[in-house]
Amino acid sequence: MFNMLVGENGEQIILCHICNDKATGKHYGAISCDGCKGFFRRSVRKRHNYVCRFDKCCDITKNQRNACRSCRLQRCIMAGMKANAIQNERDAIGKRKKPEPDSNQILELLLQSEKHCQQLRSSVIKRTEQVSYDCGKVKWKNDDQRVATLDDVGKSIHQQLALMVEWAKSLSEISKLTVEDQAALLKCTAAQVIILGVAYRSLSLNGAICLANDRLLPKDHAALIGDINCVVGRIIDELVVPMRNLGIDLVEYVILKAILFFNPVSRGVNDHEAVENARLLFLQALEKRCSESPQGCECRSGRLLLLLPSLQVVAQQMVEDVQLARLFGFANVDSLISELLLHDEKPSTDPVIIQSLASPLEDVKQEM
Amino acid sequence: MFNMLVGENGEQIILCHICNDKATGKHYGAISCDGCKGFFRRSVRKRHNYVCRFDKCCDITKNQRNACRSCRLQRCIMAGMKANAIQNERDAIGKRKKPEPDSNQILELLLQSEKHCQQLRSSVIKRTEQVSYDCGKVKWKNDDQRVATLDDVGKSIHQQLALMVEWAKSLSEISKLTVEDQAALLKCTAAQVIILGVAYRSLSLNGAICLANDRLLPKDHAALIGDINCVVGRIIDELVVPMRNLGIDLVEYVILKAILFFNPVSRGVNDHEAVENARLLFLQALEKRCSESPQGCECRSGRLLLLLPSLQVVAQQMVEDVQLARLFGFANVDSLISELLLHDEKPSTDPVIIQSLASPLEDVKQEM
DNA sequence: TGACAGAGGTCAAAGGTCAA
DNA sequence: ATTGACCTTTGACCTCTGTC
Repeated sequence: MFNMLVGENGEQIILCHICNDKATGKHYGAISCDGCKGFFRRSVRKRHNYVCRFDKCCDITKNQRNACRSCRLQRCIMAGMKANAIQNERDAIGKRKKPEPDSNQILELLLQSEKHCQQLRSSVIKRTEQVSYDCGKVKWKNDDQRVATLDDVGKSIHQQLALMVEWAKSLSEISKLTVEDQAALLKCTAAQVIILGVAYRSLSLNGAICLANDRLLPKDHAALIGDINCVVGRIIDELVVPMRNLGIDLVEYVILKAILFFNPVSRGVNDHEAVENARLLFLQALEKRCSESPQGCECRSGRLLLLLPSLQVVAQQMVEDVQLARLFGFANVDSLISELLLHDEKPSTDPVIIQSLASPLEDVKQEM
Repeated sequence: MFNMLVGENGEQIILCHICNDKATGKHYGAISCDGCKGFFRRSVRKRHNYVCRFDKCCDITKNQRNACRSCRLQRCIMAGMKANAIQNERDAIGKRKKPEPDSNQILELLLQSEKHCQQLRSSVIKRTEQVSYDCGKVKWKNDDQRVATLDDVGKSIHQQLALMVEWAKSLSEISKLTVEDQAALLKCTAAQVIILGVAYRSLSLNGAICLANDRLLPKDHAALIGDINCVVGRIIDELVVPMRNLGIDLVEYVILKAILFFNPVSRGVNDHEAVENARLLFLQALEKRCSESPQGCECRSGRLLLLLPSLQVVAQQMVEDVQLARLFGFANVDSLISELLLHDEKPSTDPVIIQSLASPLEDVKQEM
């Protein structure tokens, strides 16, 4: 019998008593390899009745063992395997390690989505810039053309919401969700997505934020146009400054946006698990990237994630600002803002969100 | 009950209360076999949360006990096994493995602070209730004396605020801050600290939260006592359930609490950097612990941190609830609540917070 | 001080997973 | 659908620790 070999480094290699492959221990009563072990278990469990097509004396070697199941099973029994060593089926084990969904590809797709929306934004700004509107609500002392009016704010929010829907539609992970869940995510995270975008755009500014249409809104002018909750100040103090200190980059920004978007506890979401899985995907990508980053100051991913609590509260405050603005008639709140940002229910009409989720890009461009 | 058999030689054989296999003694509070003993220990240690794939009533016998881990664990608990009988991991027996890095002093101190406050809480409950409770267990009916009244809610908030100040005072990292910054942190994070504590206390409850005085507040009773913002429901849906799914443990809870407390962008904080440094210390501890925890829990630290955005918003909503309750005169809002939670400025009197930060423990006990 | 009960740990041999 | 390399869980058996 040749049930033992000497390996390259002088170690002993035990061979499978059934097929002479390298054995991995004793299984069901016989020294055997993982292949024969699995084969025997499956055969017994499924009560297979194999019939040899030849003479019941097939060679069972590593390379030929799959040629005749009947003879292989016969040899398993001959080698001492016992069917009663097979136990009942057990509970499912925790899902095995993911096949590494290649976080680089995930990032690539996220960046594409981002660039797609950036281009869309640029084209819209160019188109609307030619029209000069002076709705005359508030005039700034420093009549810089780029300082935002209340109307700019409203327009900017509208644009960003429309862009956000486009962005969300372009995420491959979203296709696994029902349209209702997609809408729920959009509604629950719209304000945050907008604010995060504003903060990121404003990284190089000092004491002001940059709206979607590139108008600037200084901290101390915000109160004049209805920012009762000091949202602008809080964006700067609690988001822009920490982000700048961290030196957040575009990739980190888009991952963070995706993570906050796929919030499994968003109201109205039914399939929490699917959302959680998507979030986890991005979380893994974030942690991987941060651990590989050269400027990987310690706990980078954690510090980035810790931007989100502030973001969520500031977003909430912005929603309040908008609600108050509408209440007092300061601002024109359209149906997109009303539905996505303020969560107004309009059972009478076809919801704008569902519509937007289904409509092609060109329609959206017109809308903006 | 068939918990005993007579063996071949006339000796009595004790049976496992979980699966009826031969028992090897009492383990973690229940007569059980070695299999169930090991299963329970592993399940608790690894913070597994199993889901029954059938109807939560699987047979647990010697031959079938491995078919459903959810039901097996359920039976372990039913048979009287207690998770708190599971001790910390010890040094490996013999000389097998485990380098066992130096036990983290930061975590030790945090745990001490927590236990200190737990004891304080217990003593206050005992003093004020003179009834001993078995908090957080399965028993619980609608007409239970333990259902909270509006008064209980107010008392509970007050107690928790007082306890929080004690907790904060006991953190060694806080001594590096000025009293003003300490007060600012307390004010900005009080609501969150309270909510996180409530959520953690309520992990084993279903559809209800457990107040600081061990009164229970069911989700559907909350609206009746002024919970306009559905805070209780949101605590359960957005915090308790995710925390339970994660299998958060005490150490993770206390670190998370410390991280949220040392929020460098809290309004009124002057020395942002000192707060940031403290936060980073705990963030490092969290990431270290999560990375060392048994394999399979990917991105654990990130997932824990992602509880915080929900926490911050829910906390905000609770503050609103309290504000409204005061506005409509539903509830008696004392100066501690008013100053710490609602951020009322009272320039005329000596602020309660500064006072509490400076006063010894005995005074505080009287206060509660 | 020694027997015991109930904590802890070990590791062979069961189980399951999932790309190929 | 089956295979098999690779990973997880189980439980019989053993050590350690505190108590009486």
